[in-house]
Amino acid sequence: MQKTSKHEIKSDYLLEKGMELLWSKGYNATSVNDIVLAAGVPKGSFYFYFDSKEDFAVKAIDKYFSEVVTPAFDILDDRNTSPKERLFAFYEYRVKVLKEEMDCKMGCLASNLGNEMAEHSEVIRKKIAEKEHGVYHKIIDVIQEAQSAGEIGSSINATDLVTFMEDAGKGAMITMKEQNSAYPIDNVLNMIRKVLLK
Amino acid sequence: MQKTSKHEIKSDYLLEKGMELLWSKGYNATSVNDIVLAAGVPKGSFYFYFDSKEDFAVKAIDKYFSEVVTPAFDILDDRNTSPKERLFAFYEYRVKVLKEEMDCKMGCLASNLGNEMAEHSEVIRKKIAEKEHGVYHKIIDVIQEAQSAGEIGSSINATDLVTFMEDAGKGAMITMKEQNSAYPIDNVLNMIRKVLLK
DNA sequence: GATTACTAGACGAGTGGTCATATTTTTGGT
DNA sequence: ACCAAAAATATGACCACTCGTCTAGTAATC
Repeated sequence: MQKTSKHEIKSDYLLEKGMELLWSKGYNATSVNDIVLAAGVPKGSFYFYFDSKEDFAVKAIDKYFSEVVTPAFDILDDRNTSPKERLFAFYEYRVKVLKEEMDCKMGCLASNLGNEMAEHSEVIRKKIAEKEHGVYHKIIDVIQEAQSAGEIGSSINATDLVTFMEDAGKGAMITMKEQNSAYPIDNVLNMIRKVLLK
Repeated sequence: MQKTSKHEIKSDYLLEKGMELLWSKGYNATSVNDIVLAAGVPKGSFYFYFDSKEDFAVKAIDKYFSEVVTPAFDILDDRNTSPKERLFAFYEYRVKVLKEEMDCKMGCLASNLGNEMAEHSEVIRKKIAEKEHGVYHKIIDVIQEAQSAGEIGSSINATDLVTFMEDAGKGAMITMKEQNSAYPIDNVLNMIRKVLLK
């Protein structure tokens, strides 16, 4: 109804289409033209809705986390199952999603852009770091819960464990692209199950 | 003396300078102009020595592995120390090198380009996959040796173990960029020592 | 009629790549 | 030892194109 609403609907549509492009092609390989073309919006409009391409990317990252990543938090929050079971279900879900994305070729928008842009755009770097920080702590909490309950060993500090598992996941997504295979991510899931969370 | 030699010297110099740029800035953010400028060579010469920018990148990857990665193989080949000790020394060396590269911000050329280009250039993807395959097998051999000697557990298949460790390293390099911190790579080394290779 | 929402199209800079021409180096016949 | 023919290499202007951005204007709303 109000103009702001219409404004948000349109800018959100731009973000939706642009997010997919940034996700699969990366920042430099995605042009503003590609984005407006995909959204069927005149080129001139882009800078009415966004300050710059960089600004667009930051908002796309926000959208990515709130629509793709944080929904999986529900699994971690499910008080009906034990912490360890929640962790397993959480990682299984993420692997499933990952494998569904275009032949395992898209990976994670945040780690893709982080790898490509962290050095070149401080504002993008900070946004990713901030959002990831939230994800890490969400997982750390459940791990600590599982450790307190004696479900998994306490010899390894929960922070180190999460950092390591997330890093392995990020790396696996690169290897998946390089080798055109889903084996790396399955392997990571397997290792998390059999070696890390026990 | 022969023409080929002079030819190689100059193309090698181009590769040396260009490799640094590709390494730190990535493929799309590095222009042919940047490369010839860094090498102090006229633009036209670039296309005398290389077929295309893509061809240049493939050769830069070759150079990267032969000059940066494979030298570390000497550590794995050292028959004076036990396989397990060699593995530790190998990973410690790689972490040391990684931390020396420009404030932990450069990471690994191969995984950087792999992440950025695997989807867009089949020839680059294949070159990286091929070279990494060699690295993996070099490490796998030593792990199997250590397993046979009973130095590390045999419950995990050596291939899975190496893939997992390498993925964790790749991911740590992304996180290092994102968080501007060396903690992730130290953490990976620590995990390899305490959890994986034992 | 004034204010706001939106957009077409152009801008300058930069892209990967080409090419005609110029210079150097090598070659082989004398 | 010399020199001309030939092959290798050097050079930067130039091409067609794309980039992110912005201004000047139209369309919609109050």
